[in-house]
Amino acid sequence: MLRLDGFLPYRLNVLAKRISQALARLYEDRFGISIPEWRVLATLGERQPLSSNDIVERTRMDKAKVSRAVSRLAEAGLLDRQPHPEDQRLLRLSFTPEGRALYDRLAPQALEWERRLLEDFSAEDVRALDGLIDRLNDRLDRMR
Amino acid sequence: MLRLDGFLPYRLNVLAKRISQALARLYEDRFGISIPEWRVLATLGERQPLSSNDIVERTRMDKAKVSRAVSRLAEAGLLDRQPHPEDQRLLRLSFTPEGRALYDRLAPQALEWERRLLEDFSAEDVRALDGLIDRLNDRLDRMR
DNA sequence: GGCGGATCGTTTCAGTTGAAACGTGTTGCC
DNA sequence: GGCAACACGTTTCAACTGAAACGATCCGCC
Repeated sequence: MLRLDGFLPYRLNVLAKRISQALARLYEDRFGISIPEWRVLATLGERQPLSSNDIVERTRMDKAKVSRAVSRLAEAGLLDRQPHPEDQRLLRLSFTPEGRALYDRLAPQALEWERRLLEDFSAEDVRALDGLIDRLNDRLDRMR
Repeated sequence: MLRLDGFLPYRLNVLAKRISQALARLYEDRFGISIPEWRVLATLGERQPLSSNDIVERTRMDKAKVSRAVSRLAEAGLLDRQPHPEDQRLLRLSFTPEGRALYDRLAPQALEWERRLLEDFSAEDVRALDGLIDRLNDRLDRMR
């Protein structure tokens, strides 16, 4: 018989939502940044410049969502949104100095939050968790 | 430096969303049931009757969400929504025969889907995953 | 018994979501 | 070069979400 609180899809969903909400308080309260905006910033923090479509591919976000997040960030003066010189369909997204400064303050706090979340976990536990997540993603890729 | 695709909150969120969406196809395409509605049915499948508030507590769903899911299920003739005889504020929610029949067909398919998702995983892997999820939830309880 | 505060479920409202349509720009092919 | 197909990012639209307000009911206390 099915027990919802032993059902993996339900359990993962509840856990992921709890973690997202707890972490979102960090972005939103201290920095006025939503989760989609944070994802855009974090992606640009790894590599710059990128097009909106690059961000769609890297974050698994919908392109409408990325478009809106980029617009808000650009309006807030955190992102520079230039047309790409060789392909006018593409944007060249990069940090403004303010955006870079905000990212440089936010990213360490996000990592510190993750570290606190995992502070009871051994390195091996974390490896095991990462491996299980990867395997579940692989399984989903193959499930149809 | 922060890499989004190594960041646990992001990874868990993407995974949970992928799993939910894949599974939701089962409920929606074959049964016309949304995820919140499925959660209500699954909760009643464990125990009957329940009040809306019981379902809120067991599923971690918002009470507005439960209210709407219950309304749709009642309109669809799947749920019986009686006032509680001793406390008029409460509902006594239970399956109609149609609701019970639908649940009895849906629940095994959900469990079968979960089994397929996990078919490459040893019993030990599954235990490890469940334990890690529990520990993360415990940690969240204690994080403020 | 009656009044203030709590509880339950519904509704309202503003914000978010993603599928689809759209406008603009580019590429491949004749 | 010109045209059809495709790619990119934005906008539209209907559905969904959850916080807050709400009405109804119940409980504790005098």
